[in-house]
Amino acid sequence: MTTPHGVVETPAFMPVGTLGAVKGVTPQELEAAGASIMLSNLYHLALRPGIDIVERLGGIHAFTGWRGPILTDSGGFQVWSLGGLRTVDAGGVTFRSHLDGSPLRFTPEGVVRFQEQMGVDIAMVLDECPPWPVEPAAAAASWERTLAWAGTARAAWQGRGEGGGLFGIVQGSSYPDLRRRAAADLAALDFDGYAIGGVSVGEPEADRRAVVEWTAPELPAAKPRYLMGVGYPEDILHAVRQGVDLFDCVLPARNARHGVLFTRQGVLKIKNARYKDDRRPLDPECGCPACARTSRAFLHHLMRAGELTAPVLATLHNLRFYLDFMADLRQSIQLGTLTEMASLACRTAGEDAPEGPDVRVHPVSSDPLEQRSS
RNA sequence: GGAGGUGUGGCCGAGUGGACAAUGGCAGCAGACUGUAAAUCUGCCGGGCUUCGCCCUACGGAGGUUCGAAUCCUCCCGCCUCCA
Repeated sequence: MTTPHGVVETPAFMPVGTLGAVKGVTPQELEAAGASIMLSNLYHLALRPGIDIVERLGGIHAFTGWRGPILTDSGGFQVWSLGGLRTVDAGGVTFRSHLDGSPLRFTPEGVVRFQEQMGVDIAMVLDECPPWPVEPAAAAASWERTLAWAGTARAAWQGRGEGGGLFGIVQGSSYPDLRRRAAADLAALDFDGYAIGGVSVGEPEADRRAVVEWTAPELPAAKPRYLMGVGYPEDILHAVRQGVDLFDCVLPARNARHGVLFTRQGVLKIKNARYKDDRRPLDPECGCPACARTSRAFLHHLMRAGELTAPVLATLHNLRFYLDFMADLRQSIQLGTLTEMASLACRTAGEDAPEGPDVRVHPVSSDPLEQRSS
């Protein structure tokens, strides 16, 4: 996928930097972890610091220091997540700021303009992300409105023709006919990419997978297909098999902050007492900075102590895990072995007594030059 | 020596006659988290059992008053403050 700030190999995972940064991680670290594109959020940036500030400071790339492509979510997810703080009408959404209660009006054309002002690589249309479950009639009515907004947004978008562009968002809840119709409706508007929205709002896993199976094949194969807010590695693998190219999810970052690590041995809750004297790296097969020197016991200690370094290390690890996983998926596609790729175990790791290699901190030479050359 | 205060579950700390196995917080043990109002939230946290309930043992110790005591009285022990 080509964007003004670079090419993105797909399928790709976009780490979530809601406020312009992935929590606890510098742009350099994000780059080093292998991220090729970052997601940010219009609603949150509009509230603070304000779009005008971002624009005046040279746009979102200069402001945040992230040099790669940036996709911004429109605020459509906040229609769901801030359900008690907004009203939706035919013309758009009025939020009451979750920070100070002040009103904030989002219209489909305004949202396009905001994202253009910030200079994002990929802008998302304003959509209405309905709750789950929702009645069929309400889901259909909601889709009609989102479709109308999509048309308005499409007309307002002044593409620069350098890649990236404006993505439409399919809704339709858990209703196959509505989902398929929505995909066709949206495809007719000729967006630069298409997203599947309305998932990861509390629906059962089976529903989520069904939605992907109904929707992804209906979206133009030549354009990027993006499954919003998903998910666990298993969900991503499933969706990639359905032809989805882009993902974003707060899970690796949030779970890291909460002490839950993704590893090739399964999910590891590092705060659990069983890890207090576990000398092994977080994931012996991982090449992230945390795994290079941090034992499970040490991260366990840092987490419990509330040390700031703990969520940072955990986030670096989880992001690396996700990004490595995407690299594996891309390789499998090239090799034609995607269908053989097993889903990752989600069981808890570490039931057994510590075994396998301990973390090795290599002795550091006293000669700085030698250190550098090594 | 005199006067006053205080002692509560691992820790801190509420509770001054029944609604008390005892509010909170911390620590501890688990769980959740999916386009981030999340470094957050939830459950458990004296013991036992047939665990939406019952039975033991418990608010420094012993005794007493009372239908009923962490709460009132007496004595004892520990700690704190002030005065000699």
